[in-house]
Amino acid sequence: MASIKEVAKHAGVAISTVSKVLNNYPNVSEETKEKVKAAIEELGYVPNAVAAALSSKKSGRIAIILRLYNGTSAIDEVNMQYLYGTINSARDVGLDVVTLFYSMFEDNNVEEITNYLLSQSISGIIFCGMGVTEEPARSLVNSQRFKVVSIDSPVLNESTSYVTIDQFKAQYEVAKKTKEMDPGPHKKLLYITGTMVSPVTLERLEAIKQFAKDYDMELTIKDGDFDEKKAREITLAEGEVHDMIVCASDLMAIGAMRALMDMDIFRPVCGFDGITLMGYVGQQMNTVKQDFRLAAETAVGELKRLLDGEESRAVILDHELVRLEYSDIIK
Amino acid sequence: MASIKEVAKHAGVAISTVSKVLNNYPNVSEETKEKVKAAIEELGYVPNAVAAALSSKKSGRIAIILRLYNGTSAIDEVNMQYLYGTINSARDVGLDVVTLFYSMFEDNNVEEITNYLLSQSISGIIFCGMGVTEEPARSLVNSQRFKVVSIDSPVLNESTSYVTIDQFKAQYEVAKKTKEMDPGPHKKLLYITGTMVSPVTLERLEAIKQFAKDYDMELTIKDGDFDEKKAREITLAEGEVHDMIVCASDLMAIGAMRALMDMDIFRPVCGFDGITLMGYVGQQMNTVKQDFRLAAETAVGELKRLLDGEESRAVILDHELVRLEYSDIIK
DNA sequence: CTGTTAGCGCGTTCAG
DNA sequence: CTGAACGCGCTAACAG
Repeated sequence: MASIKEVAKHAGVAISTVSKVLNNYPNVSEETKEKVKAAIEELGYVPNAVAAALSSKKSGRIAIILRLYNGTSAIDEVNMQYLYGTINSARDVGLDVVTLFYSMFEDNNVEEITNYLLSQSISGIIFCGMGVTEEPARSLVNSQRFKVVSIDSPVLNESTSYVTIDQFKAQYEVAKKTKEMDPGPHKKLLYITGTMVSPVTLERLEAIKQFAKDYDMELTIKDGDFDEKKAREITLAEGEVHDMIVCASDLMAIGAMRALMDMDIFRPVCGFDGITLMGYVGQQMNTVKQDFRLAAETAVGELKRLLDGEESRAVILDHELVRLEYSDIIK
Repeated sequence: MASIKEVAKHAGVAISTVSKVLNNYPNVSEETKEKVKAAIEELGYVPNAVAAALSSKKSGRIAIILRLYNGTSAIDEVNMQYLYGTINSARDVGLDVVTLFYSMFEDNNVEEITNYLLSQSISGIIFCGMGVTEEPARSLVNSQRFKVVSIDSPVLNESTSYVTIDQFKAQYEVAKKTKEMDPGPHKKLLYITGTMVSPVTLERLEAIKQFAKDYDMELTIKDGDFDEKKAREITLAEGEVHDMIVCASDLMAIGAMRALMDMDIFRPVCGFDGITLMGYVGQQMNTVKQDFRLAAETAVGELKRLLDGEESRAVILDHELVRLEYSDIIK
């Protein structure tokens, strides 16, 4: 591993000169720049990012914190998109990303987590698709020792931004679309909610209330907790007496749909996220996946902004999500 | 951010003394050790991993390289397990992991990739669930500039180990189990393979040949390419005239099963990986997931060994995989 | 435009 | 058992 010193010697210039051409600084003549580049080439020199970080005191390291749910491969899919979007766009803006799982922190207090992050020279954090309302995370965000961007969880303070889609609008529209696709009278609407502590759940719930009101439907609300089995059970119990079912997540929509199949009755059902159903959706799917990826990319951009000292803010993605009509997909 | 220097001053000792208690070196009196620890506590000091790496010249950074397949959420699930297992056990042995995607490299040649890795002070790589037979990866491994552990792809050289399950045995046994569960005569066996360039595919294929021979069945082999749709099409065309179907992956088994449902006929079908089916498998699932996680954990341990200068080797996991009988799950 | 110098925070001799 | 001193590879003033 050749070092900058050897390059300097080889090119017959000073170390700092090499550093300058490396970092594209001005005030270097074309001539010496060429000499240096030649030397770099010859020695196969590659700058040491670790040393650079130490010296410049700008680590440029950020963490992405994922939450793993057992039992729902759908979440894995979404997480993977978050991860991919984050890592890719982080590289574009010159940030290194450290992947972490929230479960690694659950036994620790804020101080321990903070120390770990600091020891890793991490200066920014992206929280993916989880409420930052629970404890270690909440305090961590509130401490403001790190710049944070949270995806889908509206937290805002001087060093915390969030990016989310317009939950209200999205939930309203997917319900509307579902209703329009089925010409039935639809008087009794069953809504299966997500986890009630989640901010997105509340927004979606408000949307469905508005929807029921606008369309003059009688609304029944059941807590599905983003859980497929719960949704299935709820549908088993309630499906018969309702004529349309809206779920706050695709996973639950799958559960509801399965229940309807068991009961051998048909009701229009819709989910929310637009996850794939075992790869059957083909072209549409990519469009949907892009949404999660887009959210992550946006988050990285936002974090970069924060790290550069700009002000925190809320970023509402008004992206046209592609929704899947499950009745078309599950036979 | 307190530095080691401040701690030293605070404790009234020299920097090196602090360093020694930090790294658990001998030759420090209990008394001063206590003083130092107190100072560390008081200042909330946390060692800077970046600086330590630079100084000791041992980065302890490894990369995990994932491959993202579009259209198969099942792969995401497996990847997530790899990632989780890797990150968690890496932390246990004091290694930092950098998450990378293979697609980031596809446009680069080996040299560029090598440079990137070197600049990141990465000394070890874990390749997850992909053949290392394709080009940038292959040369990278052959160059032996990094210690690598490949999961499920049998590559072995002085600085490369691999960990895999016993593909032959596993494929044989899952087929056997499937046959035993259905008492039919089973004379004509349809086998849908994975991607033919993948080493695991070939081993599984050998197993099924042996199986067909042992049980005196007529074997038809079709290239499914690990693709759900292809498996569906193959089954649509071939399912009728066969009385048992074995697929080299769960994803394809799902495709096959769907085709059978369309055709409204029954055939025993089995997959391989044991992925979950949208969360319906409950308890079994975790057991299965553990396999991928276990593979990753094993890989980290193996990489640690390599980095410590020990010899490379092949690790065959003879783990009892829990297989899912799809006929029981998909209604 | 170029070279000298002083650190970044830490590990590691090697005298005391 | 302790501490001063040097260096890891690089950046960032500051001189020249």
